[in-house]
Amino acid sequence: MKSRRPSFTDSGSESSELDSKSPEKYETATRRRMAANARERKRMQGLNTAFDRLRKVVPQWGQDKKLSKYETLQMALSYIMALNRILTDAKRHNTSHRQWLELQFDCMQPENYPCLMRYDSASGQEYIHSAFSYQFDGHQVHT
DNA sequence: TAGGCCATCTGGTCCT
DNA sequence: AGGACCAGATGGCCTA
Repeated sequence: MKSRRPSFTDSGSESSELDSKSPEKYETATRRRMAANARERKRMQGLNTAFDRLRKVVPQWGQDKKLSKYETLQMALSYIMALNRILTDAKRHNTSHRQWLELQFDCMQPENYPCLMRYDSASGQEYIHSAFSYQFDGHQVHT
């Protein structure tokens, strides 16, 4: 448990309001709220597990720091589009194996991942996220 | 120290 | 009625 807001089960306005009702009702409401909190925690944990699984299959470009949830979604979107492009291009041109591989590398260039283009508020210009400071020759594409 | 990211709590809404 | 889902609020942790 990382942090915890003061809940109405501890003390607070809601608590005092419920105190004016019967103790049974207060107890029932408290129990229901705590159960709902537990369910919500579990739901969010499931969501985070899904994000972790998504991070594992999405390119990391040698980045040591894990992608945020927002970045993960953006990267997944771009990755899917890039893969889709590979498939459609390969079909269209009926390429050889070597050509197909070259096409893949071409599609995997960072500039094909606009999700990681950041806006620099200081300079007012776009710049490439540090995630792309990788050596492509070294094939440091972590998936 | 400010800003980003995150976990948690909470109340509202919708669905079964 | 109770569970699932969602969004807003809040506070902790971390980094530049």
